[in-house]
Amino acid sequence: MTLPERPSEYDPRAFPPVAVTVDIAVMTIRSNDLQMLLIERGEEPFRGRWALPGGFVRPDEDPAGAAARELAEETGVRPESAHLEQFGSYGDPHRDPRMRVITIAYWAVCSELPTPLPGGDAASADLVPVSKLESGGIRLAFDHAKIVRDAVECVRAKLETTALAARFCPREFTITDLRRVYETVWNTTLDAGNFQRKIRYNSVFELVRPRRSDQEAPLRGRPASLWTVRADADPTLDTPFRRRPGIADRHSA
Amino acid sequence: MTLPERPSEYDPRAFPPVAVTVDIAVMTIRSNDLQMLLIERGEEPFRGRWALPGGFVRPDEDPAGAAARELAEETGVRPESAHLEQFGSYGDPHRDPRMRVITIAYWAVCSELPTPLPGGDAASADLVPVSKLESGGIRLAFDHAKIVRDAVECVRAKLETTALAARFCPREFTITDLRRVYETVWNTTLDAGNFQRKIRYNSVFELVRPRRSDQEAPLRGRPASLWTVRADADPTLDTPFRRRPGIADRHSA
DNA sequence: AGCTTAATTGTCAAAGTGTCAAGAAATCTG
DNA sequence: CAGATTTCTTGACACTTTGACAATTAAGCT
Repeated sequence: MTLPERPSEYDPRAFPPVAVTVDIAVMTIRSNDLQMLLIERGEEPFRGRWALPGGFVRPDEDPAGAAARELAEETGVRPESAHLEQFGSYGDPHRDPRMRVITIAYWAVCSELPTPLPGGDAASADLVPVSKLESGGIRLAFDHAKIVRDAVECVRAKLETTALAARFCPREFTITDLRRVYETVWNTTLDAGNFQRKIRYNSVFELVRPRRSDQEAPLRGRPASLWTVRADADPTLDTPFRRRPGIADRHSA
Repeated sequence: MTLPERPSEYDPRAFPPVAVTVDIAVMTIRSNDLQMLLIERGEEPFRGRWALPGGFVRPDEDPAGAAARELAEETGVRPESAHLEQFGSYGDPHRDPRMRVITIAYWAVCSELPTPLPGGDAASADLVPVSKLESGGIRLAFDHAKIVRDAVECVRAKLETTALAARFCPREFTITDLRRVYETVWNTTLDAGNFQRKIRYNSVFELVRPRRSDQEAPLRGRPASLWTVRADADPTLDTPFRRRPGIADRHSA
């Protein structure tokens, strides 16, 4: 049940105030690197530290709605162009020194991040490589280091079983684009031929044009075909990809 | 960030009161069926309906701590004998007609459920087959139908990649015990020989005694060996089990 | 035209899985 | 007690999936 039945129980209105917020770990791939959007705090506590974008869940608002709103407000990402998903709540009584704050955490993936707007209530906003966050090179505010770790793991895991990787790419993409997403997010290397085979036989993906004609970059080599995801949401792959430990590591080489 | 920096933002203390609760979907296998512990509400709203056990997160308490406490208080399950895991938050503004309540949802799996104690603030507590919940045969309070659906899916999914199934069994179990867990939770049938092979070659499991000597039930047939899980937590299986759609269905036959 | 590059296709062995049958070790029945 | 029955366990074999890697294709470049 949700509220106490008997008068002997706690009266919720007598509780010390609790604030409920959402925090969003927005990820994209930039310069061949998995990056996360962070905001530099302009006020105490943790002034000058980096933190996840987020904000209050308003009284008439659903947490998912709050996350979509904050995503738009603080990052300029249109909610329909990103994949947004809740992955957990963080409620340590002292995670915010000012008062009790329960935060509901979301991760988001998008392909085009409008260069961060330093507006809002943040001193500045920027994309930070996840590798730098994982190596502990950047100290985050509150318990955001843990939230970030959990968010990254969620995304990595979801690549195994769904077509989420396509959310890092434009609507139409080449199989190599998709492979680079896996290689970047998992920090590994995958055999191009095997990857090709797996995508081609996966009913989730669909060939759009047998040969790319739009020349966005100075192309070399045989031009690639363009593919797209059949359905809209991130559908389950016919056969999952498996992360295997210690295949290759581009950063440790 | 978590609290507003600028005075123009909301003042959290001015917010309408919000209550934060935990709800727990405790599952076990009983009479060859996946069952969930529910409580019959004794008060309005939703008097007489079934609901998940749960309660308030206290001011000095971590949500995970609150879940463990409620699990012990309301179900008599010692937290260390169960697997307890958060899987989401539910915060629709009107999910509770009395006031704004955000609930953090946990699922739990245990092997021995001390026959439900109708104490606490519930009219009565009982184990209900999940199949009955899924067929819509029982109307639940609040948005608990959705929470239950999500919890069951979490457990089903986690069986694929981890040794969670062992949490439905006593510390030492036979491979057939384990197979029955999969068959019950997934509502399917699995080939006994195949299953045997997979467990035997999985480094997560360990043979305890080549032949069972404790006779708890009137045994027939060749006695089975006893196995256990090597580590404590629910470790990742070497090779995952895969749920395949429509292999067999014991309930539709 | 020949070299370089990158996408795509093909080959082959190893690993994993599904089906099904046979063997082993108990209890049960007459 | 012998044989039937039951259940756990092992084995055989075909088929599928995967990993490694070679070969082919289709461009651009000089």
